[in-house]
Amino acid sequence: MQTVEKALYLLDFFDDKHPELGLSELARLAGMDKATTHRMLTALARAGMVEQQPATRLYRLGATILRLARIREATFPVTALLQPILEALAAETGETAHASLQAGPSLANVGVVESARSSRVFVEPGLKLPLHATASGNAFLAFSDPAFVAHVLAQPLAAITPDTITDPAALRERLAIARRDGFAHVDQGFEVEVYGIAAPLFGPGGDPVGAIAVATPTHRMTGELSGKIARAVMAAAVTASRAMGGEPPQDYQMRLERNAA
Amino acid sequence: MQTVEKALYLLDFFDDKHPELGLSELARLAGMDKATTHRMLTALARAGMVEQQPATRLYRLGATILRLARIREATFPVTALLQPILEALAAETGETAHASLQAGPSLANVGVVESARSSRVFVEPGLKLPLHATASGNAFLAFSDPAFVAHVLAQPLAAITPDTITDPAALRERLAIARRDGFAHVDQGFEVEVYGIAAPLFGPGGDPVGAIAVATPTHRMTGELSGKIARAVMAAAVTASRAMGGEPPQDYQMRLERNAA
DNA sequence: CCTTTTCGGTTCATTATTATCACCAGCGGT
DNA sequence: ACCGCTGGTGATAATAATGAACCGAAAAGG
Repeated sequence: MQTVEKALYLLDFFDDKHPELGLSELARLAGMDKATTHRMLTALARAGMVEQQPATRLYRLGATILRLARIREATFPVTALLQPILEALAAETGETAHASLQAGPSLANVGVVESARSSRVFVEPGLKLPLHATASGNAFLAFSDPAFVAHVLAQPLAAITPDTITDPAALRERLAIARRDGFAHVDQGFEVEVYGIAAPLFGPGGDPVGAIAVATPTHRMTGELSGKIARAVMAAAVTASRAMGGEPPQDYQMRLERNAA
Repeated sequence: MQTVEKALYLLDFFDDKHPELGLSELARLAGMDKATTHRMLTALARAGMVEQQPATRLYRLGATILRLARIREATFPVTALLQPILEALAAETGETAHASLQAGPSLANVGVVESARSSRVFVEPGLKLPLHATASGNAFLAFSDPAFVAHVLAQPLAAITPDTITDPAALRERLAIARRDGFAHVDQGFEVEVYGIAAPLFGPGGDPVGAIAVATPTHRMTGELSGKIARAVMAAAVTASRAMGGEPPQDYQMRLERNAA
């Protein structure tokens, strides 16, 4: 079903900064033929996944997405559950907190609470977080099935910033440390001047389903602050996992206590 | 791109009452082969549009939908704009108010505020409203492009309840009346014991983009109440259209005043 | 003012993809 | 041990998607 995946791939180019895209532009971005792109867009439009502005002929995300999101949220209200936890985490740490859930081969941001400080990290709503370059992704990978990790590491790791770790062996070391500590930290691996600290969210089977993270301007980060945030993030992750009906593995709670000491 | 449409069609079977579906069940509902369904589901899962519960192997709507909805809402915040208008409308009429937007060949519910009464109409979040059977759909059609209306009426009109109007000619008459009055009313055309009154939402070009409606238990409906609700719904529709950056056609405002008299 | 480029969109022969059937393994009930 | 269900898979037949060229319209450039 490569056709379906290609069509859905088009949706990935709509973001906060590019809410509306033209046919040629979208074809160029996706590296597909214009005719193919047009056919896929009409198919998406028939399903309401995108809609075309009659005046400008530009495409944007459609109302079906809102409809499906309402159903998902009505039946599995994760974002509503995460919001107060993120608010508490942002208040406690004084920094921007955000949560993300696994969506195929990456994490999808599903909640942000910005810090009250004037100098703070902004996180675009609906941002896609690569597993290898972000603290959230690393926290997720650190507790993921080894086969899945191997699959992720087998693919080329894009250098998003100069500091992104692109060497699989080096990343494995970081993941081992994250697994030992119960949290991951990544300095400017995804955005320059942003330091992320994240812990995994666990599902009912003890498998990671997402991550919860705090993003701090790199210049403000110190060893002391790092420890404080790590403890807060891990506690929030445990709270959030349980709120969503999940359960952290038995040994995860121990890690938290060890870290607190 | 029939493959894409078929794959997206699978998403339509997830609703409030069926948040998780199995492979065989989904194949049966969609009338597709199990192997085909499975491949489509894996394609959808790779894009994060659905996700599979590891324990039960059931599928449900995925986190990508939440991600895309956040982007759409961050860039075109319709549901946030509609919510207070629906609240005011529900308060004013004492009945359940809801709004929907066009999503392909039907309307997608994107907001509900329930009445405070103990006897009230429930509207499932994310409900798909057929154009021919609902007040919202009729209001939308009444102000739609004639070619689009012809296209909708050319297809078979499903009898959802015994009272659903399935005759194209009869529906055209209803639409003409709705166009004259500025609002549509449908008694038990979609759900038994539910009486709907709706007015269209207009986009920047004066074209309808959705509808706003009030749903009342049929037994409570009287001529007097009907008139009161119709006026409130039309006023709310004009307010909402403008809030979304749209503009009702010049003559629509006149209809509202005529109706008030 | 004329030319060139770009836009959205369409066409049709070529080519690659997808649908289908039969089948497998596992589970719960009888 | 069996039946009927489940999720899932593989090879062949049938169908669908692809892409270069093309169109008219609208900007951009001289």
